[in-house]
Amino acid sequence: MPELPEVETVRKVLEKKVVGEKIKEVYVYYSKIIEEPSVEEFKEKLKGKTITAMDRRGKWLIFVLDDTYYLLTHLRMEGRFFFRNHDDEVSRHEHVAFLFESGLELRYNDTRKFGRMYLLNKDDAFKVKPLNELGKEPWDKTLTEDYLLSSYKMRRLPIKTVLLDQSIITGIGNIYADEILKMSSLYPLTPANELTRRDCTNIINNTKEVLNKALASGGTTIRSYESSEGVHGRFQNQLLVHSKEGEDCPSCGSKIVKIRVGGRGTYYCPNCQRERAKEAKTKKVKK
DNA sequence: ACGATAGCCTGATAGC
DNA sequence: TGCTATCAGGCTATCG
Repeated sequence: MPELPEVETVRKVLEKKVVGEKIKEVYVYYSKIIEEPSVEEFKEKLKGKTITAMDRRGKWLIFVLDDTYYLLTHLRMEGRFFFRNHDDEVSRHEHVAFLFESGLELRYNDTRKFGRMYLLNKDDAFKVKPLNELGKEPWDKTLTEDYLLSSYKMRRLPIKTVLLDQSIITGIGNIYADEILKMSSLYPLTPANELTRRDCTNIINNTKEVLNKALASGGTTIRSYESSEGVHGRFQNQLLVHSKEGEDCPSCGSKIVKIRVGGRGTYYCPNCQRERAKEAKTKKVKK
């Protein structure tokens, strides 16, 4: 369920409900979710801590605990948070539960068990993985054409694949990458190092535009009715190409095509997003 | 460093 | 209906 707009929507819901809550007990039913530290340490360190803020970095949710720890959670493909009563039966897809002093219980639900959590000391949370490996937030003022051009310079991979690289721009996933490429009139297989400055301007502007619009709609919900407690995204109604195979392109009416790029389903309009003619291989002598 | 591929998991759906 | 193959909003490990 999560790209940046969905994670941010979850963050807002959690912020309303858990800030100020003190952790009484932590339950871990599937230990691989806890990446660091050990499950025992994870439970012990969290006990008695109060959540003082909910932050986000890229697709990572950050529970700020007093002045001591950051609890990082990544929803990966299908991670979701729900509130339950402590007495409610634990479903086979609930892997971690946080019981608060108030009696409220927050449960981490993840069908495919791909999600991960880290509990890190607050002071070095941003200096170590995973947060130190993240690129720029889409609205970062230093996300510029020069930055993208230099990031793409050595990359011959398709731009679709490189948009998903979280160490360049963080927060873009498979849905919004397709939308950004459509808005930027870019053929998904175009090698990243062939993009022009103008293309980079378009990517920067369209990334912010589509993410802002998705955010305003509470994100995109496909395949699941509720992506997390109280989260019902509506942006799926405004998608231009993603998951629209065989439908008409809203710009030109051509049939939208689905291909596979870097193993990911990729949708585009063959008319609006043309493959570029190969540039003549003559080296420019000018310097 | 880059790029390709497999792997992690489970469930829904398409196609025979 | 029932089986099998494929696909799914993400990322990491491994190998060349």
